[in-house]
Order: sequence, then C-alpha cells, then structure tokens
Amino acid sequence: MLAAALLDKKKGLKDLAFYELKLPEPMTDIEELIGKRGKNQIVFADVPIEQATPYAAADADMTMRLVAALAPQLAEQAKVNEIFHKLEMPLLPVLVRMEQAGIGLDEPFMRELGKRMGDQLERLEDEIYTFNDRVKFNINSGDQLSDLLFVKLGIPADGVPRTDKTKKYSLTASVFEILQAKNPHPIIDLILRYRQLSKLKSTYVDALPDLVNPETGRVHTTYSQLGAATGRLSSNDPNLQNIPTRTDEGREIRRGFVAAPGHIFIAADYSQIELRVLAHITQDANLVEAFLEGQDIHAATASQLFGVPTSKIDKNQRRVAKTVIFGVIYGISAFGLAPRIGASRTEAQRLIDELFARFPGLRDYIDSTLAQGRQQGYVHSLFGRRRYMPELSSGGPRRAAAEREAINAPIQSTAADIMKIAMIRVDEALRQRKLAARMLLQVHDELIFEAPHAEVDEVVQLVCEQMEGAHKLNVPLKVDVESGPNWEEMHEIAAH
DNA sequence: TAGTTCACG
DNA sequence: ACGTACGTGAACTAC
Repeated sequence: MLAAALLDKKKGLKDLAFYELKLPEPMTDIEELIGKRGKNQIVFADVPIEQATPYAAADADMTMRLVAALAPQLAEQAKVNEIFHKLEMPLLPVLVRMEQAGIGLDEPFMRELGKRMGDQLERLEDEIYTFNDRVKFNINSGDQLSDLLFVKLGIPADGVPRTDKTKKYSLTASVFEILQAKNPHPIIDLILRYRQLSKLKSTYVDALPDLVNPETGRVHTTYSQLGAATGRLSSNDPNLQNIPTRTDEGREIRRGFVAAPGHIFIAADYSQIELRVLAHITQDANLVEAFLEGQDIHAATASQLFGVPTSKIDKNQRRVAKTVIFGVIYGISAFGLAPRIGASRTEAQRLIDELFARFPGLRDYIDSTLAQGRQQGYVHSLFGRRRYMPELSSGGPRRAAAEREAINAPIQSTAADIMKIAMIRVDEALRQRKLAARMLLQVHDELIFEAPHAEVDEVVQLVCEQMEGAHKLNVPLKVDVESGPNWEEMHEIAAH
C-alpha cells in the first residue's frame, strides 16, 4: 500500500494526506489559489500573502505528518528502505543542481532551423494537396487522411490494422511503409516526410525557445523520481530525454544545445548497460564470457544464432541479432519479432528458440522471475527495488502483458539503480575536487556535463571512474566518452 | 480529456 | 481463440 501510494505519480500531497492521515478538514487545493493550467493561471508568487501563508504552512505540515505516518511502513522493507534513504534521497539534491544548472540553447539557430522547416513543410503541403484536387485539408487529422487515402484515392485498405480503442485505420509510419511496399503511391512518402518534419518542428524547434528561462537564458528541465514504474527518471517541461538523434535532420536540433563560452560538453554513456545487467542477473555463461572478452555483443549473438564466426557476421545479421536479444528481454513473441526483422513467423520462432538454446540462462531467468513474481506479487531489481505486478496471477492478455513487464522490469530497474549510484558519486567527486564542471542531463544510460576547457581531462577521468565503478557486476561496466561544443558535434575521447 | 502518433533509451 | 516488445512525455485531433 505504501509503495502504491509513493509510486502513484497521479496522487498528489492532498490525496496522500487524506488517504494516509484520514484528515477530517478539507485542504485548500492549489488550483483554488492559482487557477487551472491555462490562460488565466497565475504563479504562486502572485497569490496574496494572506492566502499563500496558510496554504504553504499546511503543505509543509502535511508533509511532515506524512513522514511520521509513512516512514515506519517504509522501514518494514529493509531493501526498499535502503533504496529510499541511500539512493533516492541523496539523488534529490543532485537533480536539483542539474535542474538549476539548465543547458544553453542557441535561439537564433533554432529560429533559423524553424524557418527552413516551415518552408519545407509548406512545399510538402502543396504537393500533398495536389492529390486532393488541390483542396486543402488538415494533414494532421487521421480522419481526413484516411478519407483521402482509402476513399478518394482508392488505396486498398485491406490488411491495414485498426487502432486500439476507436478501431479506425491505424496510420503509423510502419503501416505506411508496408502500404508503400504493397500498393506504391507517391503520396505516401510525402506524408511520411511531412509527419517527420512537423513532429520535429512542433515538438522541439518551436517549443524549446519558448522554454528558455529569461533569468538564466537557459532551458531547465524538471526530473521526476517517480516518473517511471521501473525506477528510471523521467524528464518534463521540456523533456530533454527525447531530443532527436536517430535521423540526420533530427540530430540538427542537437546543434542548438550549446556549451557556455569557455566550456565544452562531455557526454559519458554506459555501453550496453542493460545487456551487461542481463548477463549479471542471468549468470549465463555465454553472455558473461562475451562481455569478459570485450566482444561486440550483437556480433557475438549473431555468431551464435547463425553459426558463423564473429568476423564473418554482416550488418544485417548483426541487426537481426540485436533485435532478437532486445526482443527477448522485452518478452517478445515470434509474431512480434517477425515483422521487425522482415522474416516469416517460423523463421522468427527459430531464432528465438536458437537464442534460448545458446543462452540457456535466459530461459531460467524468465521462468524464475515469473514464478517469483506470481508468488510474491512483485519483481525486483538487483538492489531490491520492487515493481508490484498483481496481474501476473490474472488470466488472458492482461497477464501476458504483465509477464512481459515482469521480464523487463528487473533489468531496466537494475540499470536505473546503477545510474543513480553513479550520479551521486560523480556529483560528490566533482564537488570534492572543487571543479567548476557541472552535470547537466541524464538520459537513462548517459550523462552530459559542461566543463571549462581546462578541466576536461580531469572530468573525463573522474566520470569514467565513478560510472564504471558504481557497482561491481560479474561483467565489467564500460563507459564511452565524447566531447564537443554542442550536443550534435560530439567526438569520441580516447580511452582513459 | 481520450486517443493516436512519435521523439528518446 | 486471443494478442502479440519494455519504459517515458509532448503535440495534435476530436469530442
């Protein structure tokens, strides 16, 4: 019950206070003071002191009473208690420093990029309208798009999947790609291109400059320690954990994140942390050996799957092996794997079977994790962080979904715990050595720092040491480091 | 506000 | 027969 209360991000202080403290008196809601999110909303600083004072006092008082009510419940679970006091609480001031540091944004660059994207979007719109008798419509509207594609243009809709709740035609990028292969039509590529550009423009290029804090001239995200059920952080307003990197055009946006004058970014990312955690938890001999020998893990997996020496593995085999092993830690089925690797369901099943045959520790891990999850009602990370999963004991598709979550959670959670340990240690080491370098961002397996040029060598050394040594597993933790003047132009730094 | 889509690890 | 890969946050449409 406690964990549920603490982990339910939708439960605010007020709900907790009523639930845990059984308050008889209604508390003032923050919305009564500042209004709902929107046009007429004011900031708390504008609330008259006569109203702000009792609200703030109640807020602090309720928090203190909640500590008294919840701490004993927390203490009943030794490991969860330790995660709270030794990990989450020490992490909090580190996150505050990161949020307050913010990150520089090159506003003129973003505006220029926005203008270019806007021009290109206009051209795409015009081209798309030519397929609708030059009549304008809202390309972002799935309803209007469906009508054009499947009615006016007569593209065959058979085989097009339906959406979950509304059962309309699903119009995702992968659906368009399949459609294009079966019934090629020039409008399809235009739509894909339009979608990609408008996503980048509206979500990042247009939105980010509005979030520059006028006081600091920088963008300040907010991290949530309760954002993810697995113990990962989440980032919001803006989300700086999903800045584009996968396409060249998306990557351009990263060029707009710039290091302060006299400074340079340093990015340190854990190499394959989830698979290393998988090797540690499963103790699978083949997996452990591959990491101990410093092999390219996906090439090594491909070698096992296809029975070909690692040196003879081509790019496609490596890609397939990567998809298969990630798929398995996500609980994928042959049905789900097949389209992702462009193979038949039979072939997909063969690869899954082969993976389990070559890495028998994986099957044991899945079986024992599910058994323990059903028996205890939760699964846990290496450090004892729990994810409650009552639906493991239900039936039907909800159970299947819970099983996939249960397979993945210990791995993702353990990686998240290790990263949090590293962040605390890196922050401590930077401060202890009186360095001016600051930790700015965390993106799950990666930390981004801003350092004066003169500090680069020392910071790189320190960061690697703390991250790689955050926790000893039965396989090494490896960290790759890059640096550069902006978030796009990053170049590897030679091994330390 | 629900639903869909898509950006990231 | 059923549904089909984990974890997020944001923009957008339609109601």
